[in-house]
Amino acid sequence: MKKNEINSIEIARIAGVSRSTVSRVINNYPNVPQATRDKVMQVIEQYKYSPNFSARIMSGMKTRTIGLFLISPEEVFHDSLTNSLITGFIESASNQGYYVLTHIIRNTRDSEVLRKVKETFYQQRIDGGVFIGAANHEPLIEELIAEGYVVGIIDQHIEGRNEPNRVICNFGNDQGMKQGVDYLASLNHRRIGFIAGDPLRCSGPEKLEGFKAAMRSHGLAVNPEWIIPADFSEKSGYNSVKQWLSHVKELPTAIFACNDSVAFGALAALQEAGLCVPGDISLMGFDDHLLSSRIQPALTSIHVDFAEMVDTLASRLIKTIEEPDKEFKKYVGTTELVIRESCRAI
Amino acid sequence: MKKNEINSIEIARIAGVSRSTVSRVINNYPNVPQATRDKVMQVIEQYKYSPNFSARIMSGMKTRTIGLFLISPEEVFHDSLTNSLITGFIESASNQGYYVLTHIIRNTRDSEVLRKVKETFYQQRIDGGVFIGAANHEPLIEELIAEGYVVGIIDQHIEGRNEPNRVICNFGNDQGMKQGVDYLASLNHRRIGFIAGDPLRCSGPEKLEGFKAAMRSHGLAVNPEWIIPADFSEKSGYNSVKQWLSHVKELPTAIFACNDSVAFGALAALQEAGLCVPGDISLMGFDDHLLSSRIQPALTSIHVDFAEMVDTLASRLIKTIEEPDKEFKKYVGTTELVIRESCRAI
DNA sequence: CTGAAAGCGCTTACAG
DNA sequence: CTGAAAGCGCTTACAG
Repeated sequence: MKKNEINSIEIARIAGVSRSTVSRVINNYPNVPQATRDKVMQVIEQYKYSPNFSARIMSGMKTRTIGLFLISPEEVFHDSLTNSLITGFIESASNQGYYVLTHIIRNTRDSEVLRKVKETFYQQRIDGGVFIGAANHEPLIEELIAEGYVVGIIDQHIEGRNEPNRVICNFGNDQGMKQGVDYLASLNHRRIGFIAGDPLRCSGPEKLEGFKAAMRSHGLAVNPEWIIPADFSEKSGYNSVKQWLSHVKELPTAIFACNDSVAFGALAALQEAGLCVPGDISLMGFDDHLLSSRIQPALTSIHVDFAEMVDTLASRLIKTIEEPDKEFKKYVGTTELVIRESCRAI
Repeated sequence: MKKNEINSIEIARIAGVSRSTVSRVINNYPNVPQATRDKVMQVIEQYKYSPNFSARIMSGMKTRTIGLFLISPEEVFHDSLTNSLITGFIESASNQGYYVLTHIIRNTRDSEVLRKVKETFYQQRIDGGVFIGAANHEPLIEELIAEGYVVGIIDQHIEGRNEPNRVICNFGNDQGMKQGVDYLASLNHRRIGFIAGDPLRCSGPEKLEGFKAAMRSHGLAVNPEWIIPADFSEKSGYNSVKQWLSHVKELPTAIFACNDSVAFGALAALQEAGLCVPGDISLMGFDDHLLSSRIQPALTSIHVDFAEMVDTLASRLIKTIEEPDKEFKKYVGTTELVIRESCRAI
């Protein structure tokens, strides 16, 4: 039933040349006279011939395909931020003529899965890969980079690892935390809590340190009781704050959440406990999630540009694949305070 | 730098067997004694050997990869519904051990792009493909199906086309429109307008016909002046309603939008014109978009289960790829009325 | 400028 | 149960 029976031998025969010449035409080699080129092209057009993909790869050509690996233990269908990260990346790559091979990794401890991911690189199914949601020191990623593959990573920083095939995209967490704390301080808050993100991810500790530094710069004390451990999910925001409320002795006047999803969860927990935001306690997020302007109260947050980030990531990755150089590339996205309704002056 | 130098010849040599036997072990053929199998497996494990992907395809094996083609003339990064469709599909496929090769098609009239999509099938980069956002009669899709490829399509219905390699997933548009009109009628609305979707897409005319049929069943007249043409985007909802308001003589008491995105746009246009929803006019959507419960007023809508749909689509497509049969498969998702605040009794 | 031939790394009849 | 060999369809030195 399916038939793409025509191959380069047939094309060569019909055009009255050799396969070598057909190949030269296909690949736009310069050493083919225009007349020959035209003759061959015409046959190619006529028979709608296109060279077999696998055969080309077997002879060492590039795949023009990028692997996109999303690490997420949980279902991701309803997480609009992750979704737009994925789609945004595919969109950028598509615009540059690349296909994206996406796979979701549930568990980075499952050696079978790890094996399959590495095979994707080994078998030349992809020219390079991108990881989203990985721990900062994920061994899988470090191995791939050590082996010379081009790897893009969102949210990673490892001191002194500056290989040219390591393409990093982060946001300015220090800057963002400072903008948030500056704003809260300007509203006269001095007792500020922080919901911390996943300590294994780069931005978890980075945001926590940024928070502490920003507090110090205002001469404000960081109360360890008000550092609430969580990860980056809405659910963890809810659970952590709920549990924290059950034992905390004295409340801060404001809480800074490591991201907006966590803030949504925190908001639900606070409201459930009968606390009004921002009446009783101010709440600030980070990311400027799609929903943040829609919820009640609209969430004050730190805006970051995910669309630009994934676009930059795709472009740099492709550039590194096509023209490898010796230069290490690292993108740090800017952050911007967006004032809405969830924080009030006291 | 990159090295996966070991191949089946080496493995065979080290294990003291032939490549044929190595291949038999890899592919789990029954005619290999356990002792031989163990011996070979041990060498494979030891050298972390994995057979070259392209070479396997060249010898006729499956790719375990599905193509996902999203047709969208516009940027899709901020469209959370499309995003979750894509991610949901990838998620389902991943769970079944398949990779998804995604590409975004900006323009189905660009023959260069069309060519590349078809090549993806011809070159056996994928075992089957899925199209989202296609016109009901998209020739590209019909050609691929005619050539025997397994193709999944969201939102298509062509009378009499029941090939077993055509995997269709729709929602019950008739049923949904009826539920919506029934509800509006129960609120005593008799003058109901409709914002129609893209006429080239299957669900565009289907919803319009469903609307008319439902109106008839209540003995209500359909005023042609209140049928507002649009496509399925928020922007078109806004523009169409804005323009419509500028010339419509008399307003209906309720408007049914072909989907929630369009309803969001319509809502903005109505509010801009000083009309209050639902005070002055009731508004009803379709899809139960992630945002519908969050906006002001929360949008009454027809709920459909996209997550289940893409999951079903992935499963059926994979089943059709792996065990082709003679049976035509068509999924029709159920619809359910979700009452919120945007419609009032009159 | 161009062709014959090697090489890429598998799988699978075929023969034993 | 197992191996030698053909075949998949390209690209690219190599030689002319």
